[in-house]
Amino acid sequence: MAFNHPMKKPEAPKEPYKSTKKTPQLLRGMRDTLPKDDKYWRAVYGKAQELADAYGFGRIDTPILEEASLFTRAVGRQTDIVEKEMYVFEDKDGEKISLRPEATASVVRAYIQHGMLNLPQPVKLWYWGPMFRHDRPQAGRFRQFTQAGYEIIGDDSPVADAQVILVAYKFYTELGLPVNVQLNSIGTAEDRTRYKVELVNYYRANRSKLCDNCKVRLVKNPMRLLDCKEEGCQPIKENAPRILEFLAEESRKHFMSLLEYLDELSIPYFLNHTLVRGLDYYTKTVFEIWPEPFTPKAEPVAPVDAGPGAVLSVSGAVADETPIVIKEKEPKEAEEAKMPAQVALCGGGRYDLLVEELGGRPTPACGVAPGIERAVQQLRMRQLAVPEINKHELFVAQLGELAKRKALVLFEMLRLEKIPAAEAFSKGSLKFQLEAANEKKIPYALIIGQKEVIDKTVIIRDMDSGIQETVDFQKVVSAVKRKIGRE
RNA sequence: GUGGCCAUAGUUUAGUGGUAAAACAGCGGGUUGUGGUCCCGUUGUCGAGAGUUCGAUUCUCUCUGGCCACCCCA
Repeated sequence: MAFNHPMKKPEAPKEPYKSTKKTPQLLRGMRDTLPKDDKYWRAVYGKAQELADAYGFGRIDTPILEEASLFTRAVGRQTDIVEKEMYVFEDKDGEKISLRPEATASVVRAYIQHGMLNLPQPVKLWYWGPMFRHDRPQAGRFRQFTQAGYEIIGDDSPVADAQVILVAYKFYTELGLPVNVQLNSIGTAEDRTRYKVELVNYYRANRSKLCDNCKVRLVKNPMRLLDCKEEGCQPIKENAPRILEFLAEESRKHFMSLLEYLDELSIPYFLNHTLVRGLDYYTKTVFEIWPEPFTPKAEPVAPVDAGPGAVLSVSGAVADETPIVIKEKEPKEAEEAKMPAQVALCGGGRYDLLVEELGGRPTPACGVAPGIERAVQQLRMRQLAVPEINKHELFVAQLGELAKRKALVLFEMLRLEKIPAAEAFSKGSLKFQLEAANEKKIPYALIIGQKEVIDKTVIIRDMDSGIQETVDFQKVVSAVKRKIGRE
């Protein structure tokens, strides 16, 4: 009778495991990256590194801790990042130190300290590492997050801007992510001063129609008026003076030239006059890269060529015909795409004043910083394929103590031949081991039992057909190589 | 930093003012030599603390954490 297997006598019931110790909690906004996610991280890191090598960026690693003043000077004292998000504390010497909220400041600090101005210019550097901001966590926004970055220091030409954008753009598209480039120029400090006067005048005239938030911005940070999302403010925003029209000749030429390079490289971009980046050190070029809206039901997204008319040509006056693209303005099917509101995958631009600000000789520079968690999130959300780690071709199974020893040796032989094999040496039953091999979809299992040890052989089992053959122990590696097409 | 929603086993979720359930995963087994089915067993102080109550996982408050919007940013 099928259901009357003789059972083992049940053991005495164990006391349920119970601990009196508390498990320490994960700090807010911090995350563990588990093995199941590792493939995404490796794919992204691999791409970041590959591009760095290809475009000639040298790797730089700077400390996570820096003098707090580095960031207050570089990023700007009255920015949100410094004002309310920076981790600052005193160390045992009473020195004010900070967990870095970004890395450009550190890279520039290192450029100055190591006299890199004596190297052939420009100096191109890239980095990858954790950053810290004490922000309120949300999906795609953490207190510890990872940024990669590419910086070109010592080149004032728009080619540098173009290359930085190119690298960032390729970073996403070559990972399979459809993205678009949002581009603007905020000119020089003088350009901005002239612009701000005009902007404030314009908004003052419309003051009564503004939301409360904008009224504050009008006084505190006029540039921010441009990224207000309040509906009532939109028409005012639309007609606001645009900074591109206030650029002095030099900034303007720089920007036009950048657009030409991007056209030449066939990088689609959108001019976005509301793009004002939050770090003080930016001059001239600023940009962000956004993901294309994503609908889960949609077919796999084909690489986006940006719709007709989206790509601007440089011929003709830029300022007039800028079809500004505002984020998806059709919330009717609100539930479909659960994409968080904060969308920028990376941000960057030119920072011609920063080296000087940190005590170096005046040196132009530009760079970009992709947020890695957001890239990984996009890959997962869009279910894009990334290379599997541990794609085992063999499973080494053993039965019995003697066989286990031989299996250990066999595993080493395979490893030296760079044949990726899986094992379950801590288990004894064949059943379990074949189950595991099956679970992992491994095509072949190598089985060693008592009998095989004595005969000096190994069984090769084809997991698909169940067909087995017995091979001489010494010949098993070459036999296996033939089977998996390694010969 | 402001506001809103939420918190049950590893995961996804039921459920109740009288101390809890399902599925999947995990582990063990169906007499230690064979998997992709099947069967059995097993795993939980209902996020933490306080209050109300005879009694709270269920009600209230605080905290912690997650998500969302704002702020801002990667």
